[in-house]
Amino acid sequence: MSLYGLADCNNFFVSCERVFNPALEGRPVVVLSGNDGCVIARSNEAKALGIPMGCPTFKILQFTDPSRVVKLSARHLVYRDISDRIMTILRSEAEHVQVYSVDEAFFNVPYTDDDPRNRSFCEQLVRQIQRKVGVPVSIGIAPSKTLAKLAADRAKKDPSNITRVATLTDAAERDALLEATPVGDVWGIGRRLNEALLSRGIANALQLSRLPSSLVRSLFNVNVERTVRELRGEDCVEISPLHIKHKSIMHSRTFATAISSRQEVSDAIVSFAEACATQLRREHSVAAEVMVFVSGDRFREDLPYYSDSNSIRLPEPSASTMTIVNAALSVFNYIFRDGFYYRRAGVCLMRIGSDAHRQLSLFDNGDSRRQEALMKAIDGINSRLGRKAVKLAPQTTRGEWQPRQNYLAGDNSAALKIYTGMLPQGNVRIKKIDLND
DNA sequence: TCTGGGGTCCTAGGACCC
DNA sequence: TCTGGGGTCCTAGGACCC
Repeated sequence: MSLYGLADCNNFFVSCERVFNPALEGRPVVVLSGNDGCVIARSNEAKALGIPMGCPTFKILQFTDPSRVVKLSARHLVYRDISDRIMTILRSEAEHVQVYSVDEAFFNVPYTDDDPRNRSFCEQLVRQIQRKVGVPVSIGIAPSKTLAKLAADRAKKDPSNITRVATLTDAAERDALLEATPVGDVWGIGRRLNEALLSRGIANALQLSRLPSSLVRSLFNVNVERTVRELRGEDCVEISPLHIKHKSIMHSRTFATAISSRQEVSDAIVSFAEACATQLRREHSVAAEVMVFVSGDRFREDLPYYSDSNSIRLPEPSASTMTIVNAALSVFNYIFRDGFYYRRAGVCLMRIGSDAHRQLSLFDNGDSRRQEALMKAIDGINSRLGRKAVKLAPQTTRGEWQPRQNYLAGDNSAALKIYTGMLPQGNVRIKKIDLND
């Protein structure tokens, strides 16, 4: 039987910040969402204080003395860069690495069945990533991805396990862990399914694993059936490869304050549409549909709430910033209503396909090819001189809609240099890091 | 003062066709 | 007088993930 390993970074965003600032070690640290609105990562010390995931920043007061907790605004480009280094190490050591998220990847362990060499292989990986990148990683080994998730979770939470590797191959051991696992903690069982299962008396993962597949299929759907089979050790969940080609691309923000100005919200829409188009071209794709949404502040009862979304089909699939911005603006002007306050907006590209074999419109007059050449030139300049060196006229530089980032870590370019200097030669590609993202 | 920003897949039901 | 049934495609909405 072949087995999966799942490498899962511990408290990933916090661990990344600690790479640059070791003084954060041992302290309660939280990383905050885009608008500094809520907690998206916690150190073990912050978890121990009772700060929950998704906790609104102002509520940290309720859990502890806020001066004790280090708050940091998220720097996603930095985290992605560190993620890339970790994935590069994994790919250099393990077979068939499947990156599942910024801080997780599945891979095949080298030996079949419960060969003890698998464990030492993974322990060596954990040590190597710790040494070269400085981020603690836990690894779970099991015959299915769902079980590997549970194993990694156990490795992470067991303080006596200093190797940070856990295997789940023995049936008795597996059943004991499943019995101790609340059904809602299983990968694929969210809030709604948890409620539905609890109401039928299914409280732990072992009970779920013993339901007949056909019953689960008829009560819920194929995904839940696959989860049940995975819990029994069957390998049947496929994950779609990340960062290859997106089927949709979205850029959206919650604004720092509620905005009523049409011009302000429109500026934000232009900026989102431009970001979508740039990403689309980077993936060598074209989109055929542009969706725009605007919405008020659902937490404010003193303002009338309004939200709407709509989309438009393009006459032909395109990756041109001008085409996409114009389409987004026309949808925006259709859904925007004066007299309301807006707190959030976004642009989503859909019906994405490869630009290699797209359908040209019957009435194509050569404009699209000219636009393509122009876009290429703009992307080239921006990649050399920094993002937004060249931009379309409708974009303003910095508007009220820009989210807050009050807790950005200071300029640690020095720390970055030391960091990049410790990387092994020729092993990891060093990329430029934009600290301001 | 203050509640993120991305993604994927599945299903039910309507539209349409023969 | 007479109002089926099966197949396919599309879409909106809901569920899940990090």
